[in-house]
Amino acid sequence: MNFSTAEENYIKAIWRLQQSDENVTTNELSAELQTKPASVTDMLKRLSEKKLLHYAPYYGVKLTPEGKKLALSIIRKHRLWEYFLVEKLQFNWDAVHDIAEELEHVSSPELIERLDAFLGYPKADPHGDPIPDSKGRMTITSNLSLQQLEVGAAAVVTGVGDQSSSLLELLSQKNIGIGTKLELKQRHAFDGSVEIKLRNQPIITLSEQLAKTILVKTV
Amino acid sequence: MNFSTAEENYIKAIWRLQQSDENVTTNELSAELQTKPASVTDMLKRLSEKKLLHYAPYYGVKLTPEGKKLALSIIRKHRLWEYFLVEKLQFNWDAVHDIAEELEHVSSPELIERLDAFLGYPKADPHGDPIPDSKGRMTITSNLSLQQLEVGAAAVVTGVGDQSSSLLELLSQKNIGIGTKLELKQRHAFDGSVEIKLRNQPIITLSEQLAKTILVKTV
DNA sequence: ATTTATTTTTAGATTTGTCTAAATTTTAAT
DNA sequence: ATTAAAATTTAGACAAATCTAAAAATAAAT
Repeated sequence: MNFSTAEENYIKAIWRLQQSDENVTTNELSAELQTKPASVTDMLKRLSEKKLLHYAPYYGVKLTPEGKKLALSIIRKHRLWEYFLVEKLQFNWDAVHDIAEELEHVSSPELIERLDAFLGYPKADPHGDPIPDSKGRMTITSNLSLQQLEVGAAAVVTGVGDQSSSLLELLSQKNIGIGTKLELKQRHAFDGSVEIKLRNQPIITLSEQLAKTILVKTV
Repeated sequence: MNFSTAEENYIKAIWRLQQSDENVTTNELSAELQTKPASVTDMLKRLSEKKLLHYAPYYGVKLTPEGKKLALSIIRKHRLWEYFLVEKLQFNWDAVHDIAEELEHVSSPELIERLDAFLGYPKADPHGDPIPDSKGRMTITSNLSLQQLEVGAAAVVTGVGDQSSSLLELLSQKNIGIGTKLELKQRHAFDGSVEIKLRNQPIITLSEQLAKTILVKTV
């Protein structure tokens, strides 16, 4: 079965909303997709006809197994393309989303399998989000602070605990930003400070206080 | 300005037909695009409104400079993606056309510039067709058909006259592809068939019809 | 130079995906 | 338990891209 770009975008949005909220409503989708609620209702009826979701008028929708499978295949494509754009074409991590939004709708399954192999079967995209395998299996990684990360683990920076300018200044001076890949080399018992290694850079030290505010995902 | 996939496909088809035939007609386009003539007329009027071509009812169309520029940018994308698919993802050269037809409509100019650099600024796609540069410039390599080649000459296959799957299948069975070196041993006056020698292979015979569609460059 | 055939265009319909405005249903509040 | 507010659906319209059937223009044939 082949689906349109619009249909795929609805399925993807429903999947995303479903993560935090079992039943996805028309208004939530309307906000997520920047589309009027009336248009959402129309599309939900069509997707329900196509067996991609269960639609109960006035109550909301839930993806069927087929819907979930489709969602994961689109997410797989999106994240593999993001990885390609950053790792091979040297794009900045925050510039790739819109391009991947287009590439994810290219339909050839063989293309994606070969791309995956070419990239060396990466497990996470440049934002640290896990890439589903060809069967739709995906390891759910949750955010943890650098302080909680275990020694030896590799991770990607996904955010920071506060937005103070003094923190942001410090991070930028140390070349740490969203999408930065790092490896935790050592943790000192005495003061909780950590030694981390960034790509192409010498090992640097971060205080426990700083390690607490940096959020990461293992990769 | 941004154009739909359908619009881009019309522009590409007109460009292709314009190469051999100054004025492109509704019926030619109808055949090329597998679309009914009435639909073609509608689209031509729209593309004319958008200044991509000059449309004279009942007489046919011609691309404007903007139309040509758009055509060349799509062809550039198509051929770069084909090169990527063959050189990086190890696709067979005859399997990449349909995938490139989808990829060529992804809109980011930055993506294409980076892809070009990543690939090392290739000058020709896997079919031997030249890749326009970012300004739309393209070196026209003068090809001749195997039929025109003189007996005794050595040559390299640079492309084929059409992209039909029956032709591509036949060529792959005979181990003939882009870059294949051959020597023309003999031409039979009776039916125009030719005997050619490929490296490490016995002499094989090709029909005149096949010899006509195989494009080569002497070496 | 008419007539016939071919090509092209017009007219009207269809599907997809969207919209606005109005009606309906559910939820919240008194 | 009614009423007011919010969410959702229905109804009708529109643009893009296609189609079929009929009309008009051009080209070919006698």
